[in-house]
Amino acid sequence: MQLYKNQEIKIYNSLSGEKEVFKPIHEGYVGMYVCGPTVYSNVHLGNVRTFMSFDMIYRYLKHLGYKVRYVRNITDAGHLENDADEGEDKITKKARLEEIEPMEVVQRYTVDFHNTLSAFNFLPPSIEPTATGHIIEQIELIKTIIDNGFAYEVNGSVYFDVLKYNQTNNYGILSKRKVEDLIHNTRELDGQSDKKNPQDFALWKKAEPQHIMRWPSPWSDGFPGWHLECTAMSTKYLGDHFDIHGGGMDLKFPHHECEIAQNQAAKGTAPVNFWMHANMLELNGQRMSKSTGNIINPKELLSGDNHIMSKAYSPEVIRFFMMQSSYRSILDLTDPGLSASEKGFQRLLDAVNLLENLPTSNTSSIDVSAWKQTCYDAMNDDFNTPILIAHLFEAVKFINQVKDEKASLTKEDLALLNETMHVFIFDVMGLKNTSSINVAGSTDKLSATVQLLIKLRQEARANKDFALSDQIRDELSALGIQLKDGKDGTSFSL
RNA sequence: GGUGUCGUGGCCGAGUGGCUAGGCAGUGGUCUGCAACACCAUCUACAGCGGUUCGAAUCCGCUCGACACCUCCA
Repeated sequence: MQLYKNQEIKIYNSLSGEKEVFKPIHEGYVGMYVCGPTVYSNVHLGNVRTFMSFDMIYRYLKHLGYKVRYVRNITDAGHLENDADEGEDKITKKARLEEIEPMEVVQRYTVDFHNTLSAFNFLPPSIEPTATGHIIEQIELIKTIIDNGFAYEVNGSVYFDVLKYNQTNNYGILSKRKVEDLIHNTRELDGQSDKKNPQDFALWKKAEPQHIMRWPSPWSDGFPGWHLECTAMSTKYLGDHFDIHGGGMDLKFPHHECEIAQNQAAKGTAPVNFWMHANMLELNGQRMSKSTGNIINPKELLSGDNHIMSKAYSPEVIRFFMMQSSYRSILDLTDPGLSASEKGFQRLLDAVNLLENLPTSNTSSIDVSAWKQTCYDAMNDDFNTPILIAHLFEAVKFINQVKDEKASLTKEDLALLNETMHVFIFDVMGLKNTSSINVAGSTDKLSATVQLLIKLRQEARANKDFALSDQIRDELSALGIQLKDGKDGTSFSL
């Protein structure tokens, strides 16, 4: 197989439980589907982490030169309150509570979702399909599954026959569950269910009279089951069999298990080569939960308007914090953790900002090409961003040594170092340089004003008028401008 | 109860048989009018018990603990 930028990637496949060499189905092209949000409330911070992991993966694959079609759906119908297939659709319920149209709920929270992701510098996916835009495809899919004998209709609703399916297929192939165990451990339903067996899941639900979101179908006026939309939309845009399917760990069962079953039942093929699952985000060591109040939403975290963190954190710092752990690990969001990342990220950026004006010489005291490859090796090993960051800090140390003339770089190696740092920090991890405006010699008015004050303070210091020099320093500090006295004069940063 | 993941230094967080991960904090130093910032150096841990091995944080067993899903939450 052709390697892009000569890099061979290994990806942890939830299906096999092992890291496997990634080989796309079609040379040079990658199809990736990630389960998007159900837009019935403001986007959850944990959801941001999941999508950020796949944003980083998307960015890296693109950087390597793959043509990636990245599909991330919007669930705007069909997500019931629970997986026993009882109760209301989440969006319908919210619409009823707020006394607005379901589509107003969808619109409001879709906008919120996009605004939040955009604040975190996400790349938009290639296609962002909605469930309501693919009702016809879902109905056709149900017809096929019925024709193939794996679904049955009762009272206008259609259910997937898990036991029947399991006779010739493996329901549990992804989640490693056994159907027999599921039978023994499924809680008793109220007895009102139309299902043959409790582990069967809905493909189509007949709408109750008060249910506003409804579409005609051969079985009833109703709405599609939640699991179905992802199968319909992923196969429509990526084919019956595609490369990568991602989502949060909590979707592994039943959602993704059901997707596999639906695809297998309808198309006779497994839908996906690589299943990837991003792990959960905790807050202060505990699961985020609305009921216990241990929760913080992205807006509150960014604004500092909350009772959990000591201050506001920028999107870049939060992103850097998340990149410092592996997407497969549980990550604990804490104030000291974010604070540590804020300082570390600043140190990284300070070194990057030194790169422009670093002195060069005839020889290099490190092998920049070899170092660059260690960065790729980290990413190639299941997108190990914490290791990548460790290598970037090796470069930070080296950059500082070059600045202090304790190490040297050729002009070519400096260019390579500069390019590599930018590729991984900004292109791959999607961070932004928030402190590039602090460069002395910039010509804007603020800079000129501060330079004037620095000059006045310098004169005061020369006259040993430390009261005045400290006053200038303290008052600028109160305005958020920090002066830095160094060997070669004073610089400042915001 | 079932299934699965995991327990790493003051904190966060990589690492799957031998080779200093990294960041933050702390400590020492350089710099400074004093500081701050910055930089340099330093701090060597793998839940407990037993086993396999020349060698285990890494493999196996047991115990304890945490978390996730099965039941609303990505």
